[in-house]
Amino acid sequence: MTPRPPVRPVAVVGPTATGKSDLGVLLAARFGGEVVNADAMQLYRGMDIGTAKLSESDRRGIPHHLLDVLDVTETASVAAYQRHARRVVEDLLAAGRLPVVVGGSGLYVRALLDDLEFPGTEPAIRARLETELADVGAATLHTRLSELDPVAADAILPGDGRRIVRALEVIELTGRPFSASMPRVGPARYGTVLIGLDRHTAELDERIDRRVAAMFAGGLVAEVRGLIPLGLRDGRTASRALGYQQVLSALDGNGDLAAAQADVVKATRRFVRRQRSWFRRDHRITWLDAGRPDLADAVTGLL
RNA sequence: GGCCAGGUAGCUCAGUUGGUAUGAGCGUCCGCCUGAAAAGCGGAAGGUCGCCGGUUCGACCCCGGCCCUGGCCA
Repeated sequence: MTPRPPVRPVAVVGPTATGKSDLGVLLAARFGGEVVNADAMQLYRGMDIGTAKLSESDRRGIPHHLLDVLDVTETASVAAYQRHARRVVEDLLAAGRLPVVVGGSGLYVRALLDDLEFPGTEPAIRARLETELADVGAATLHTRLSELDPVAADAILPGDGRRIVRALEVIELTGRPFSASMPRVGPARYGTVLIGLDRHTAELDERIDRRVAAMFAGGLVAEVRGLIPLGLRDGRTASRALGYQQVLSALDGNGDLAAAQADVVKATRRFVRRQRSWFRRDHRITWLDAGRPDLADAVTGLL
């Protein structure tokens, strides 16, 4: 007998390399669900090894959505992700399938599950402001922001050029202030159950070590080389992905791939810290140790 | 055994011509994050300056001895 599919979607979140993808497949298989990716870098076509994308066979026939939807030259966009992901989740719910959201991109998860509304964007304005940022520096733009929108200026640190530019863009575009703070954490859309997967740091560090070594041994460098002619270097988002960034700069520089590998490990550990600090404040998340033997049952009990 | 270089923050190293170490990068910890988010921005903690003695009002800095590390010579 198959368990009755829960009506509430599940989201499996948490730091990288904990085992989210495998758990996602397991849950989808058990409940007749489908996986919805919430990982910004797995959006990219051709970026497989470095993003630890599940292989076709590891997906065990479970449909995966929002994987391989962007070209390496395209800039990722939370707003686009939000539209696309919500549509997929809603379609699954309508079809009586369990959406299993899996990913470690905190902002993407919140965009999907919270009432975040992204004001539009205007490339011309953005470009102009970015040029200005390069010319006059973040501090000057921050001063301007504090005149136009004191609240936003207060929330955005004076050195954060990127965010200052975005705030100025939104103000110019909409004529309204930019809300620079995340909304309070409320009930999750669709009644989604949030599961956080984590492991003890020592254990996770070791897994990262092994995973990165496996990526290099498994052809990451060749993958990067193959993506260069497709425009990886010009990709604003893709060229910054962990692994790709470091290999790219090794290929451009001294060619020291062993050093690049060590850099990837370090950067990934840093990333884990940022992911934890992001997810830490989301009190809807029920945290589970990914190493526990009864993980699948523990999760099932929460659904 | 002799000669040389060096022993300063968890690591790699600046620095102080003697006046309570402006230390830096990395690491660690913490925070922020609304159209690049595997991105971006910020804050904090950490040092009896190898040990012992001497000179001095005062030593991380000068002197002596010792210990440790690296290199060269034997």
